[in-house]
Amino acid sequence: MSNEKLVAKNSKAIHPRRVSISKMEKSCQEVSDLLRSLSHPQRLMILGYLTQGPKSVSELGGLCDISQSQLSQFLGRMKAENLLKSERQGKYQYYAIADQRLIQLIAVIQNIFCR
Amino acid sequence: MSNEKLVAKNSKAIHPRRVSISKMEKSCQEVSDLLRSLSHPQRLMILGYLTQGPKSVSELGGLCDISQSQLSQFLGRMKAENLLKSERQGKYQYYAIADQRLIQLIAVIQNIFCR
DNA sequence: TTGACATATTATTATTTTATAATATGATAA
DNA sequence: TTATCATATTATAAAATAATAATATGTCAA
Repeated sequence: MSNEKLVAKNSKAIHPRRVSISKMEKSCQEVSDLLRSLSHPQRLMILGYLTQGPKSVSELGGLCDISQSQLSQFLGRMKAENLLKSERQGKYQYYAIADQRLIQLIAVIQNIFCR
Repeated sequence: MSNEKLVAKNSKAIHPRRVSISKMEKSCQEVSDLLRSLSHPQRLMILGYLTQGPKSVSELGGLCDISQSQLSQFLGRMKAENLLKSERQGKYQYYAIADQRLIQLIAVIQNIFCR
């Protein structure tokens, strides 16, 4: 059960050091809330698309197989959770990832699980 | 907040290498299921503790503030999802992380979000 | 064996999430 | 202005999850 091999094998860029459990205890509620936002296949895809840059709701609608209503609800929810920010430009509402850490996290998830 | 500003701010800052969206489309259900298991503060903590090595149910019970029943249910659930494996030793049932990728992921989460 | 401890299971209720439909608002172009 | 497109909101029903209590099972030591 040692993870030395893992640490050696995976770039230090990805996980430079180990964090104490007490730090985790303090933030586990916040972190688990964030992870819950990623725990739906379409929301995960939306965030994946948004790591490539801001997109309007209709662009996202073209990319994701999801109803207009649910897409808007998901975007609104993730904005309320401060994962996303949005800006209207004319008819279109552009959404973008608001928290850089989320971009990091999604990139790591892709690298670990989407091979 | 203009579109261009968002783009400049978000893209290509961090990620070491990028995975194609089509890979993500294929695995998003599996990945989001996994992330759902991490989307509860006590389950996240349980996994955090288990990254440090196998632990018996009662050891985990001493570490987490959670009822016996719920702890057992959470462990059973994560075992059914193949995140955990278990082995009985006498009176004690030892649980351990079954998927090395999960250890990686939790380490990354700690490094990004538990500072 | 019995009793005590460790863990699992079942049942149940409350809460949250998901999905869908219907309707509303806001912007633009004709 | 009105029609149309883009997006948001509301309502609601179904499904999943969380939390708790009660009970069952399995192991060991006396």
